[in-house]
Amino acid sequence: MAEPDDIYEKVMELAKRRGFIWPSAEIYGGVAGLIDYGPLGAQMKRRIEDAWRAFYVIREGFYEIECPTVGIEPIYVASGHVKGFSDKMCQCPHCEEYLRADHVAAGAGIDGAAGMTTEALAGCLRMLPCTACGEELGEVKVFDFNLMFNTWIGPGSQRKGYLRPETAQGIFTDFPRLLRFYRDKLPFGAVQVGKSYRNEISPRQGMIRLREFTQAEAEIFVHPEGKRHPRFDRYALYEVPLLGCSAQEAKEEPVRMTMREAVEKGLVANEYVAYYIALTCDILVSIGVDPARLRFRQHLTTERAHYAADCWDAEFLSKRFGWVELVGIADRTDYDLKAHAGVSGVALTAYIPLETPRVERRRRILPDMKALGPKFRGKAKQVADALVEADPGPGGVEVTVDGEKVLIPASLYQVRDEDVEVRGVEVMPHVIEPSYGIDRMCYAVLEHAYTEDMVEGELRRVLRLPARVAPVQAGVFPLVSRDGLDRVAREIADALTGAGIFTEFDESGAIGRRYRRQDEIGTPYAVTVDYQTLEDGTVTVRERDSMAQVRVKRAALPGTLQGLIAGTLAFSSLGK
RNA sequence: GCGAUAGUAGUCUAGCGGCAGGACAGAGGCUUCCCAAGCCUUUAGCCCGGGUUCGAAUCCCGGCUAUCGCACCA
Repeated sequence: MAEPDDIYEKVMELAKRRGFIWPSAEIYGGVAGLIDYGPLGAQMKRRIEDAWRAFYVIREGFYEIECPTVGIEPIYVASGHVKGFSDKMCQCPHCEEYLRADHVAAGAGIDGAAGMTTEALAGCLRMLPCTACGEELGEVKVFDFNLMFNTWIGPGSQRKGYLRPETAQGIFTDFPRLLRFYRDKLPFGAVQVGKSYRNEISPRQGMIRLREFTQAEAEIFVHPEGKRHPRFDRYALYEVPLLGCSAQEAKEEPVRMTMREAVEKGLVANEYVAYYIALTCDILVSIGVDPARLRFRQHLTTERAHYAADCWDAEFLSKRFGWVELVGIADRTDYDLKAHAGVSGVALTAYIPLETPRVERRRRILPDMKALGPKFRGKAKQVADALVEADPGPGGVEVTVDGEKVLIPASLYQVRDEDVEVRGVEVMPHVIEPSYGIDRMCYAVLEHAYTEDMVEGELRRVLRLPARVAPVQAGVFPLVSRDGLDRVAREIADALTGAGIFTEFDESGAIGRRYRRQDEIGTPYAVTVDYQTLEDGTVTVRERDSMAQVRVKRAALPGTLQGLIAGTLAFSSLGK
C-alpha cells in the first residue's frame, strides 16, 4: 500500500473534486472558516447525523428538539458566554499586532488582570512592552472581542441577539417544558442537532475549526445523587482506550480498560460519564473512525471548567493535525440550570417524591407586619424577607438589610414550630453533556477512510467508508450498454431505488472505470448486469474493499443489498 | 490579525514582460467487454481590483483564499 505523504491534501483534493466539500462562496473568492457540503458531502453528513440519531434518539430514547440559532442576550448572560466568551484585546500601536490584553498584563505580574475593566486594563498596559515588538504600548485601546456573532432582533427598540455558540442552551431553557414532557421523572434527556457559530479570530485547519459548524449535543438530566446509569450493564465490559490526567502528566500512553473498571478505579467520575464515553466510542467506530486512531483523553484540572465534575474528549489521530477533539463528554453538574434559574428567576428543579413521606418538624418565622411596617417603612418588606431566612435566638435576631445590621426584638415576630409532611424534595438535576462536532467527524471519517492501493500498476483511490455513511450505497452498471443489458440494468436500478437504496446508474466508459469512480466516493457495492443475466437472471455484486464478486439472483438483490448495507448480512456469506 | 510562501481548465501542472501548453478527469463517437485499455472529436483556465508598460498570467500595490510559523482557540 502506498503511504500518502500528505494525506490531508489528498483527502481535500478528492473531497473537492468529487463534491464532498467545497469552499463557500468560491466565485467571490471564498471565506475563511465557512465551507459548503457538496452533493456527496451533504449526503454523507446526513448519514452520519442519522447514525448519531440511531444511538441517541432511537436507542437511548432522547427526543430531538430544535431551537432557534438566534438567541436573546439573557440566555448568554446566564450561560456565561457574554462574559466568558469575550476576550479583552488590544492592538499594539507600533507593530499593529493584536494581543490579549489580560495576558499581557498577567504576564507582567499584574494580579487580577482577567477580571479588570477595559479602562483599568488600558491603564495597566500603558507602561508595558508589546509582547510582539517590545515597544511600550502607551496610549493603547483595550476592547472586548466576543467570539459570538451578534445581531439585532426586530426594528426600532431593537433587542440584542446572538447567534448561538452551542446548541445546548436551547435545551436548558426548555427545561421546565421538557420535564413536563417526560412526566416529571429523572433521568431524561433531550438532544439537538444543528448549526452553531463562533467568530473565530483566525480559523485554520480546513474544516477542523469553522465559524459555522454543526453540533450534535445531548443533555441528560440526572438525579444529583447516585449517578448510576440504569443501563450501565450494556457497556460495563466495553473496552475503551483512556488517557487520564495522571497518565498525561506522566506522559504515558492510553490504557484500554472496561468501563466498569474505569468507574471502580475512580478514573472516570461516574457511570453516566463512563456510559457515554463507551457509547461515543461505539458511534465513532460505527461511522468509520479507525479504533486504532481513537482515544479518550481526560481534561486536565487546569483546562476543565471549574464547575465540571469530570470531562473527557474523544480524539482522533489525524496524520496532518495530530490528536483532534471530536466529542466532549462532561458532567456539568447543576451549573447551567443554576445559572438560568438565577437570571430568569424561574425554578429549574424537579420534584422527586420520597418513597415514604416523612414528617419534619419545621420552624417558621412569622413577621408581625403590623409592627414592622410603621417601624421600618419602605424597608419593612426587606426586613420581613430577611427574618424568614433568619435563625432567631432567645432575645431577638440580627438581620442584614442593605448591608446594615439591624437588631429585631422577638416581639416583632412569632416563632412557630410545626410538623410538616414531606412527600418529596425539589432537586436541581445535574447535566451530563456529550457534545459532538459533526464537521470534524466528517473529516475524521474521510481521512481514516482514504486509502491508496496499487492494482496492476495503477493507483486505486478508495474511500473505505462504512456502508451506513457512504453517500451512494450501490452502483448499477450494464457490462455493455446494448443488447438489452442497459434496459435490464435500469430496471434493477429502479428496483433498488424502490427498496430505499441510494443508487447510481452508470453506463459510460469501460466497466473498470465505472468501478473506480464508485470506489473513489466510497460506494460499498456495485451491481453489474452481464450476458449471463439474460440467461439465468443473476447479476454480479462486487464488494468495494475486496473487489470480490458473487452472483446473486435478481429477485433477491434488493433484500441482499439492504442486509449488506445494514450490516446484518456478511458479503462473505453470499453465494454459499 | 502579523510574517513567510503560494494561487494558471473540474484536478494536477508548464510558462515568469510579446499567440496560455500539457496530463488526468468530463462529454460525444468508434472499438473492446468484469476492474481507470486504445483511437477520433470536444468542453474547459491565468483568484479579484488597481497601477507600471506599446504590451502583464508574468513586474508593483491593495484585497481575498490556501499552507506554514507566531498569536488566538468558552
